[in-house]
Amino acid sequence: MTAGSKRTKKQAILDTALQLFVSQGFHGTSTATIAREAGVATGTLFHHFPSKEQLLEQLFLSVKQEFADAIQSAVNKRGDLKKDAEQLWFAALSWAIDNPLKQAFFQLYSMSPTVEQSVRDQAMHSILGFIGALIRQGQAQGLLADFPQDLMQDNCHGQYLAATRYFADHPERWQQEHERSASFALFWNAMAVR
Amino acid sequence: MTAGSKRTKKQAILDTALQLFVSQGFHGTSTATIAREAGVATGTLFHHFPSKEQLLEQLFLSVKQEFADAIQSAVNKRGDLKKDAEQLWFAALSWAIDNPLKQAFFQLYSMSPTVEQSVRDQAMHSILGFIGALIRQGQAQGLLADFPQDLMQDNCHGQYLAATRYFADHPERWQQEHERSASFALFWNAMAVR
DNA sequence: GTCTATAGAACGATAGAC
DNA sequence: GTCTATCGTTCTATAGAC
Repeated sequence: MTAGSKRTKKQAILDTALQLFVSQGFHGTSTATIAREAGVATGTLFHHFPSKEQLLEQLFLSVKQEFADAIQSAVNKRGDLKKDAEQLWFAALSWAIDNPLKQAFFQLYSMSPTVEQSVRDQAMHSILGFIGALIRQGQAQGLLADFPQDLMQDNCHGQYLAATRYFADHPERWQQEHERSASFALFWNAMAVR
Repeated sequence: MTAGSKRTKKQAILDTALQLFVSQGFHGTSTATIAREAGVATGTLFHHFPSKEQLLEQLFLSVKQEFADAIQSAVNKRGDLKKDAEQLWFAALSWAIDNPLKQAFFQLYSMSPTVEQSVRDQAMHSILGFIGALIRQGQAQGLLADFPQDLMQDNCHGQYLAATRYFADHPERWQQEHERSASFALFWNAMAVR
């Protein structure tokens, strides 16, 4: 076993819960099933996670954090906003392509009342505050249209979810340069000044 | 009681199921609770719907059909594509504003595995075929960018979901002309030729 | 930390009276 | 069509041995 690849029982529970919550939904998945599929006893599951709700919560926050780390480390701001936006767009899309289960988890739980509003807000702000700053910068430079801040941010999120669903449904198209560049063009043109 | 306002028990079950499936999720809502809140017995629920799954299915298709009827009747194609798109955009947004519960239901179940893929496809094609035709028309006229058809369609859907979420979260902004026109500008500019 | 065994409640669906 | 009553199952969570 290589260094860092040790899968603890706790991690096995999180991995299995991710898969089952995506395919069957939260209430549609029993803790007994998660434990069985993960190869642990129900008592072990409740040793690591005090309740089923807290298992979902920890899973949600860890996946969001993983996403935020992945895209922020991929971008080195150099002043050219369009280039930065392009790097960010492709880093975010690449992460989604490489982590289809986690992307599906976002689609299902990012706006579901099953996850507490406060938990979703916490995850959103720690990630999208960073996006909001980029948009304000673009407006100050006269590159981006002067639309309401929140509307532009929500629109970014919506276009991202649509693009990831598109490339997840048609993986071969992700290999084509004109498909990738078209997805960025839709994203950028929506906000760019004419 | 005015004409047409007669709420049958079957309709009461559908209305209550819509509300509870949105607030608690499908598996998080028991048939016993739906029946109690609707003011009927559990036996009555299973008289009208052979199973809980089929209740969800009938609800899903009826809400989608209602949406399709609402936006198609609001648009009278006159050859000016941008005007047609604008009418369609605001008809779709208005419907979402006026039916927040049904809009939330879409957000949660339009891409959830809880609803059978075949049922979701059936709903999608009977509605979005119509949108696809409009996009092809715009490309033929040189008004819309020549990006892949499916990508543009998915992008439309994503921007629509983002906009409805935005105005649902901030209802007062829907009253402001500059907010409404900004939402359409983001939508149109994404696809328009430069 | 991990297991087995089980408590106690809630579940989907059915039967049969009216 | 609608009701009450209930069957057999499955659920989350805990207790206690190792």
